[in-house]
This record gives sequence, structure tokens and C-alpha cells, in this order.
Amino acid sequence: MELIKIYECLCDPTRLRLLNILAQGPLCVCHFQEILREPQVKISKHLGYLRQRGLVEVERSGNWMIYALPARPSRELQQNLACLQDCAGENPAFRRDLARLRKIAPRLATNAPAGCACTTC
Amino acid sequence: MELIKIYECLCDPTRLRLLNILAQGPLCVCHFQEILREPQVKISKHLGYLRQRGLVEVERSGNWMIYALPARPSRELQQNLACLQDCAGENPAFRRDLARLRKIAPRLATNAPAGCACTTC
DNA sequence: GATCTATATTCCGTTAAAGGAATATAGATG
DNA sequence: CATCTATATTCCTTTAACGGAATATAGATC
Repeated sequence: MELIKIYECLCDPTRLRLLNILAQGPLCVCHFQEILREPQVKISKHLGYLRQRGLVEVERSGNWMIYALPARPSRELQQNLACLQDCAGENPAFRRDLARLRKIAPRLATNAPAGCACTTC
Repeated sequence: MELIKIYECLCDPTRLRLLNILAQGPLCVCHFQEILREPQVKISKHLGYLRQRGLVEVERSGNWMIYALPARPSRELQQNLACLQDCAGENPAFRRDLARLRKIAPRLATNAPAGCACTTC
């Protein structure tokens, strides 16, 4: 059941944080590290987990791997991501992550091909 | 995070089936067994799991334990249950369970205190 | 109080997830 | 081609989930 895969992805706090950030747009691994302040292994593994189950897509851009929500998400995924957004909106941890994302934003070239040609990379 | 507990409950097919049925109203364990056609241990354990995490409530009525969705669910739970209903609506397995529930329904006294005074119990 | 019924709990074994340390890899750059 | 950088993978340990067989329990009934 596809639904189960989705819920499996949603039952870990790190993955919820990743998805919450991805709702704002594509991002590369190093920025997730910077925002979540978690070790690289952890971030990479959770993104891999999400990818295996079709919750995110990847595209290589030089040395960077750009992760994004699926271009054409299933109805179930759409619904659940919307629901997550709705529920997470109030959560301080999620808001803090988005605040950090905004701090990084100026360093992101807004019209870079994959959205992650930041000056510090 | 409360949200995590909810998603943990949602990532097992048996529990999704239980919740889908509970969306129609309270029910006792023996009827879950009858509808899901799964062993008693399995049903009982999953209901216990849901209960521990606040997704269902129980009330004893004689020998029967009547399970129900919380009378006052959190906003997060409300949203996610609604989302589940929306996603599960099309699923054949879920529809089959509801069909079986309807078959049992005539045996349920509609105005019994906890909604489960069925004639076969 | 003995027994029956519905349900819960305990005690296994198996499997998967999570996190971290260390290592591997792919592509860029000198 | 040597090296650097960003990311992935492997290996290990710990913990939790799942399922089933067997047993326990609480309340009803005789």
C-alpha cells in the first residue's frame, strides 16, 4: 500500500524537518546540514530513505545533490504533505528551521538551475 | 512531538484498517476480528498500540471492550484522520472492510450505550 | 465458587530502523 | 593524475516493531 510508505516516511522527526524545508523548494544536502545542524550521515541517510520511497527526487549538479519534492506527486502524497504543512505550521521546531532557511536564502542564486548555487558551496 | 506518535500509528496496514472502521463509529474487539479476519492477539495488540498513543479510547461494557476514536481529538489528529479518510476512500481493502461492517450492522443495536450490543455477542 | 467468554499480556523469534564511525565514490580543480 | 569536496555506503550496536503460541485476567453466568 502506497499510503503505508508515506506514513513510514513521516514517522521520524528528522524526516519531517526535511520535508518541511523541502516544501519551500529544492535544496542541497549541505544546506540541510546547516539548517538541521545534524551530522552528514544522518541527513544523507534520511534523504536516501525518503528517496527510496518516492517522497523526494534527486538531481546531481556538479558536486551537489539537489533534493526536491516530486514533480508529479501522487494524490495521496499531495494530501499528506498538505496536511503536514497544516499541522507543522505552528510547531516551533519547524518554524526555527524555516527561519534558518531564510537566513541562507540570500546566498542562494534564485534563478540557478536547481535552486542551489549558493555562494558558500 | 505529538505528530510523530500519530504517524507511527498510521504506518501499519492493520492499524489503518482499524481506524478506517472506527471512523464509522465505536466497535468491540470481536467485531474487529470478524471484519479484519485476523487473529485476536493481533487485533488486541494493535488496538493497545493505538490506545497508548491516544488515537483511540476504550470503555468496558460487560465482557466487551468498546473502542472508539477520541471524543475530543487534537487538531493534528482530526486533520490526519480526515486525510486518511480522503486517501483510503478509494482503496479496495478499506471498502471491503466497510462492506463487512455493514453486514454486521443489523446485528448492532443502534442505540446501545456504547454502540456494540450485538445479538451474537 | 466453578466455569465461560472476551480480551489482554507474556514470552518467544525475526526483522527493520536509527545513529555513529569509518570508508568509499563521483565529479571538480589544480 | 593527485587532490579536494560533497555525498553515499558499509559496518556495527541498540532499540523497537511485528506476529504467533500460550497463558492470564475480569466480569458474567450457572
